[in-house]
Amino acid sequence: MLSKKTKYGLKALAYLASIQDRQPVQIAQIAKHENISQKFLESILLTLRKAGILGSKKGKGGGYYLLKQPDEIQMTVVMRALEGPIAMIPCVSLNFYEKCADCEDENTCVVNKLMLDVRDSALRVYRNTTLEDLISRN
Amino acid sequence: MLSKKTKYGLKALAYLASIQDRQPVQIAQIAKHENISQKFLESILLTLRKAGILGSKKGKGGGYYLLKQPDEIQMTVVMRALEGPIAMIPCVSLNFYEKCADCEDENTCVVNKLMLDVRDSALRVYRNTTLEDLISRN
DNA sequence: GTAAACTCTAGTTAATCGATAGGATATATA
DNA sequence: TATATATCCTATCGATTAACTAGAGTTTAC
Repeated sequence: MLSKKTKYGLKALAYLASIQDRQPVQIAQIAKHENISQKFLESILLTLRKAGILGSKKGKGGGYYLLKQPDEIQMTVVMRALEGPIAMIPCVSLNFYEKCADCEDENTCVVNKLMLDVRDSALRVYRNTTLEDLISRN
Repeated sequence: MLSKKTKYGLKALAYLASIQDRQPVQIAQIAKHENISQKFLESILLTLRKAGILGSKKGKGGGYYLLKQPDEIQMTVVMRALEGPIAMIPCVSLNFYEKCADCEDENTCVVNKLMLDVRDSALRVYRNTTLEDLISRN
């Protein structure tokens, strides 16, 4: 299941991308427009900032803004920041690899095989999709 | 994340498929061979039986066995039985569709768009993979 | 210096996962 | 028909995680 964190994060990013100028947008405004709990969104935007996707400005007139153009923001980066590993199991994860405790040989593991294919297929989608794609295509 | 239920279920199915004759195999034997808690495996095999993937026989000489040939068992069926929906979000699920409570229009929802692509890519993999594929290719 | 905004830590509640327990039921076979 | 064997089924439990929520701290524009 996709977490609400990721869902809300994607919506927030899309909203920021849809705004013409790159002026900071306040959390409250995003939360209101996307119908998201403000406090929850706060922590999500913080995650995106720490991942280098968003910039922020404190104080009056402050808020969050995209650090790159929407067409330069890949879904791989966004999904890893919000949802974590793209792979469904750590033993086939590129960025979060971990050996299975109960698996002797990955090369003969049927779960490994299948999940590797699934990961590759998801990765292909995320690599070929930018934030710009999300807001432009109808 | 892939649940252990699915992981163990896949391993158990692969083990059953690797056995030449279609004689019933006892839970205890599968559990031992695949290093899985027997009681937990019990509930998993029950799920697979209720999904029409496995047959069972009670009493002495009983156990579980595949109802079809391994090359006739699609991963779509197995994954839906064990893991549930293939889609990461109900609004793009074929078999478990649900409207998002917080989403006015699916056609303009950026999350919907992205998750639809991801679902399609996963579905392509599962549809093209049978139990036979899992145990045969190295 | 004050109000406006983000920053950060910590807590709460509910649901789910992984596993376990134990009795009920069905069946092969002696 | 008695008995051992094996699945069937329901209930429970501890640990973890998701989805918020609270509140004090920090920075900045004016």
